[in-house]
Amino acid sequence: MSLRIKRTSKPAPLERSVPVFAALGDETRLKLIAVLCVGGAMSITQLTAGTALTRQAITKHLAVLADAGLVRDAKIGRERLWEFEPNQLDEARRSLEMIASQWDSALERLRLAVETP
Amino acid sequence: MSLRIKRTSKPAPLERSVPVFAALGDETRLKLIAVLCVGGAMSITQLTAGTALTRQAITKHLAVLADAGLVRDAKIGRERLWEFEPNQLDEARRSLEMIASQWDSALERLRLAVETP
DNA sequence: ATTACATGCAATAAATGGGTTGCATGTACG
DNA sequence: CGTACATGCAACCCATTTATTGCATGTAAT
Repeated sequence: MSLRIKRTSKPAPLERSVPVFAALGDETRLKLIAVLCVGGAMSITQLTAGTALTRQAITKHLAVLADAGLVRDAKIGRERLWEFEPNQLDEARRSLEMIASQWDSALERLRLAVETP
Repeated sequence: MSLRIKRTSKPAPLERSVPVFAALGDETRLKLIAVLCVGGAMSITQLTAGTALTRQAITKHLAVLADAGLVRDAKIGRERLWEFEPNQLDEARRSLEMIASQWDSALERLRLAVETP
């Protein structure tokens, strides 16, 4: 039996990354992601401490990030810990690389068309 | 004289990518970027043709993309041609890679801390 | 049990975003 | 010149987002 690479995996449509980009397109949320990335799991009050916003504002931002699949939460005792979830961010990264590579090949086609009359 | 890699280049603060992500966080705009990427420079009416929206709606979306530095425009005769501008998108890509790598190293530190008592 | 802390829920209020319509302007072409 | 086409500008509408305040609930700790 030969080694099988999964051939059925689709290129993941660009649209799927829209909510991820929208979630990252806010300074507060991007900072939250960065903080969670280096600091591991943190509670809401901990995350609020670093900002000029209210706890509830941060809670809503975390909800947006969670809807985009960028963070996960788990209740521990009386507090709720949030942690970064890398899957969706990786997919967004692939989306950007997809666009960039299409651009590069378009440039290449143009260059060839110009150089060879 | 030794070969000098530019040491003074700053890591490009994460914030700078916020407007870029915000611009990409909309289905219409992400499609516009994709279209401009493969199709080269296009006029507003051309870009509008592929959508269910008004010309003015597309104009506004293009303005958002331009503010984020993702597209450039040039007036040619009576029409205005828009083309993709890869610089900001590349920077956004680097931002995501920065975050991902920080996450990876954080995981690595955690793994080491657990395995070595 | 009581006090302190962490969070959830709901009702706002203000601002932003996405979209439309109507009209004006500028350029090309017969 | 006059008509057709590409675009610009401004006012407006509606839905969503962002952030706040006030109060309720649940869990810890003394």
